[in-house]
Amino acid sequence: MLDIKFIRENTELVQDSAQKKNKTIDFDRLFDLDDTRKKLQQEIDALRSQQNTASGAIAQASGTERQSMIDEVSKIKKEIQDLEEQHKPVKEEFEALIYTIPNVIDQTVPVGADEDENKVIKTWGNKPEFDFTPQDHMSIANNLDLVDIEKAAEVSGSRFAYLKGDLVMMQMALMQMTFNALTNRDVIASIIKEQGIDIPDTPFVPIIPPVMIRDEVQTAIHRVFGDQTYQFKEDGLNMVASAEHTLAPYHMNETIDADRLPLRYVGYSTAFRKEAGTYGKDMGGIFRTHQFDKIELEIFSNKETGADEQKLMVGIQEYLTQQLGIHYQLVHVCTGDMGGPDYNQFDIECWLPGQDKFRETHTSDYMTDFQTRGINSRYKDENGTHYLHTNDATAFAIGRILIAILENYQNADGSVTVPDVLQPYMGGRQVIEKV
RNA sequence: GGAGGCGUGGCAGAGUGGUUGAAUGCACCGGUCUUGAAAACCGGAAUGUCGGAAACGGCAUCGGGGGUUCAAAUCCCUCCGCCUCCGCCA
Repeated sequence: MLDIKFIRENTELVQDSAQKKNKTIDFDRLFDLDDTRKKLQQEIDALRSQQNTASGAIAQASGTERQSMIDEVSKIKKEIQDLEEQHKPVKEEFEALIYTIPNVIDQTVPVGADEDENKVIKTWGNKPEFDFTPQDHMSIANNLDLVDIEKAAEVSGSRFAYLKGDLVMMQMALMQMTFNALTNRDVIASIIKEQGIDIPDTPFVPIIPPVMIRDEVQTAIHRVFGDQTYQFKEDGLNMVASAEHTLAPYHMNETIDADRLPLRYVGYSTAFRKEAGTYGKDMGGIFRTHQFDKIELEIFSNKETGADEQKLMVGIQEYLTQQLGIHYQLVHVCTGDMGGPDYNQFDIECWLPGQDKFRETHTSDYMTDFQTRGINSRYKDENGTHYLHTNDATAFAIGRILIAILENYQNADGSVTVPDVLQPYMGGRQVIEKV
C-alpha cells in the first residue's frame, strides 16, 4: 500500500497513476475516512490519558474516596468504549480502501490500455529456420511421450499434466543450471557489468519456500487475486500462485541493517492458479495449467538501488534465456497491463515456432516499498529507518520454457536437440528421441 | 493426536495486579582519563503513532488477538511459535 501522507502530498500523481492503470479511486472518501479516523483516535487518546492519570491516583486513595474515584473512571471507560465502536468501522473501511490504490509508476512506463500497447524495447537472436513445418509443443511431446494430458484430465481435471521421461530430466537440468549460475558471484558480477550499473555482486541464496500462505500475509503483500487463488477457507490458507508470494514476506516484521543489503533469493516452488475466466484460452498442452513449477527471484534492497536491482533482474532473465539460445523480445509493460503494486514492469516473450508468436515467459516487477509497508519489512541506515524496496522476477517458468525449448529445438524427425548448456546436467545427452 | 513447560528491549536475564516502558549485566554511542588504545569512571540510548517549527507532550507496544479490572508484562480465553515426553508417520 501507499503511505497516506504520500497520497495526501501527491494526490495528483497518485490519481494519475491509478487512472493510467485503469483504476478509479474515491480520494475524497479516503481523506474523509482518514480525518475521521484520526479525530476519533485523538479523542480516544485524550480520554485514555485521563483514565491512566485517574487510575494512578486510585492506587494511593482508600475508603469511600477510593470508591467514588473508581466510579468516576468507570464513566471515562464507558466513553472510550463508545468511541472505539465508532472508530473500528472507520478504520476498517479506510484500510480496505487504501489497499485498493495502486502503486505510482516510473516516468518511463509506456501509457496504454492493455497488453497490445506494451512496448518492445529489444529483440535478441533470430527465429529458427526450419525446412519442415514446425510442430507445436504438444505434438512434439506426444510423439516423444513427454507429457500426458489425457490421464491428468482423468485424474485431476483439465489444465493439469503429467510431465514424463526426458522432459522431467530437462526440468531438473534447468533447475541445476539456474541455481548454479545465480549462486555464482562471478556470473552476477558479469551481468551487473553488462548492465552498466554499480551494485554489489552478492549471489542469490537458494530457497524453497512454503506453497501455502495465510490470508493476512497474502493481503498485506497485495497478492489477493480473488477467484484466481485456491483457498482453504476454514484454515485461512491459500495456495501460492508464485513463489514470490511467500518470498516477499520472508523478512516481515524485521528491520535489517543497510549494510546487509541487498538480500537476494532464488526460490523454487510449484505455483497454483485457478485460471478462472480463461476458458478456451491456450487449451492445448502445458502452456496454461493450474499447477506449474517456477524458479523465482526476489531481491530486497534499499531505495537508492531498487531500480538498478531491476536492471540486474532483467539482465539475469536475458542471460538465462540467451544461455538456452532462444530468440526473445524484451517488453516494457504498459500501464494498463502492469500489476497494481508495480512501479515498473518488464516481460520477456520467447519465440514459439509452433504458435508462430512471441509469448510471455518471464516478468520482472519492481514494487518500490509498496509491499513492505504492509508486512513491516524495514532497513536502517545512517538517515533512519525506511521500508525495504522489493523486486521480483521469473528466472524460469518451467512449463513455458520447456515449451520454448521443445518448439525451438525440434528436428524434422520429431526428435528434440538438447540445448548445449543443459547437456552436462542431462548426463551428456544431446537429443531426445522417440524410444 | 495426547501430556507438560516456555515466549520480556540488540543479546542475556529480573519482574506474578498499582509511578514498570520495564531492574541488572553484556554489547552499543558520547565524554573524562591516556601520547594513543585498553581498563576504569561519568553520561546517553527502545519502537510505532498523533500533536508541535522545535523543545517536548499524549497514546499504544513485554509472541498475536480478545477478555476480566478503576488499573495487566503479571489473571482468564484463544491463536501462533519454541522445548520435553508419549503416539503416529515420509
